[in-house]
Amino acid sequence: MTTTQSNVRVNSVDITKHASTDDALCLENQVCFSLYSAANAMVRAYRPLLDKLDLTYPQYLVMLVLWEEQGINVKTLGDKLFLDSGTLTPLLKRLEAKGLVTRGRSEQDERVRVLALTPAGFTLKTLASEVPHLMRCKVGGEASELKALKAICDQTLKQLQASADAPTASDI
Amino acid sequence: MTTTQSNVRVNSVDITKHASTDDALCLENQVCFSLYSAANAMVRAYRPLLDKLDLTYPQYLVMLVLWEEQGINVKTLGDKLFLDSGTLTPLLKRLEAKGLVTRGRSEQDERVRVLALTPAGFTLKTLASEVPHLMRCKVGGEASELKALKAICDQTLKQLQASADAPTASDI
DNA sequence: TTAATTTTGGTTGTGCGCAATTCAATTGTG
DNA sequence: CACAATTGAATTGCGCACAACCAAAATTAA
Repeated sequence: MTTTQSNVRVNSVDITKHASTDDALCLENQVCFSLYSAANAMVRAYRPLLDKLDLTYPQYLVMLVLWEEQGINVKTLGDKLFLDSGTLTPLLKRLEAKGLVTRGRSEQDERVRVLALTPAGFTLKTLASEVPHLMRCKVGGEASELKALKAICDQTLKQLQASADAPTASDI
Repeated sequence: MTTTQSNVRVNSVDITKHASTDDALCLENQVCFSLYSAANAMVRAYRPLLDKLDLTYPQYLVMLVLWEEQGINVKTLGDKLFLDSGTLTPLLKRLEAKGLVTRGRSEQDERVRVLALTPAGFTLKTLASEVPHLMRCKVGGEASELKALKAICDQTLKQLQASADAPTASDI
């Protein structure tokens, strides 16, 4: 079932179960708005926790990656976080200015920035260790619900990336 | 079940099913990161559709509200969209500059801005009417899944707003 | 009625997010 | 080797998000 061409089936569903224009343009019916608002609220909720680490949420994400694996470059980091160099370069400079990260150069390829933690950056992991639990309390809900949320978000991201590469008829 | 003090139960779950610090700080395990990435991808996917209307996604959200109901003020709009005046004021000025929206003043209360559509703003609704369907195709997935996604996002937003008002022990 | 408080919106400053562009380093090809 | 194409990162410019702060108007209290 789920292996058939999804878009075609979706189209047919939208045609058979056709909602009026007013219904479709109604804010209350918009999944994307719920996703957008929940994501904003999530970043907002992280703020007081991350203020104690002097990190923003995107900076925290970069630190999560570097606590797992050092010596990676900006491209790899961007692939993991789904962010590009226009976002990461200034962010990494800020982390460097705070003394948490070093931005070296690869010897094999002079273009490549090699990212690593300073001792202070590594130490910050201890302070960060309580953040997930505190955030978990704020979010609430059943573990199974959150697992389902993660699964649908991951699936949606994947699908959106796929439809970004193979665009609409107007491009042909 | 769902009416009991949620945080307490969540705490106990976190204690009994305790994950290691490394597991908790692992990017792969972070629901919030999935939510954040999916929301970013969603805004990105809207962009080519909304470019045809010369709107950004937040601007589109404001237009959705105004297509439903005119004559509202900035506060009410912000309550509906979960955005504050720092975000909305410049955004509304841009919509005004595009000739889509008027920012009048209430006669009863000189502070309140009364937002309304220009004829061009109202007409844009016709052009926007195909956006939901096109976006629905990009997102893919079963209708039931998206309904579930919306429900969990709405619930999460509500919970995060609640825990923002009644903060942690460190504030006492 | 004055004084204190609340409400509404605006301003400023910081940090993303991303499209578009640029640039230098590397790789591929004849 | 020359030279075109590719790649990794940086830069520029715009539009959010939001905290912090401010001013004016309205409401309430004294």
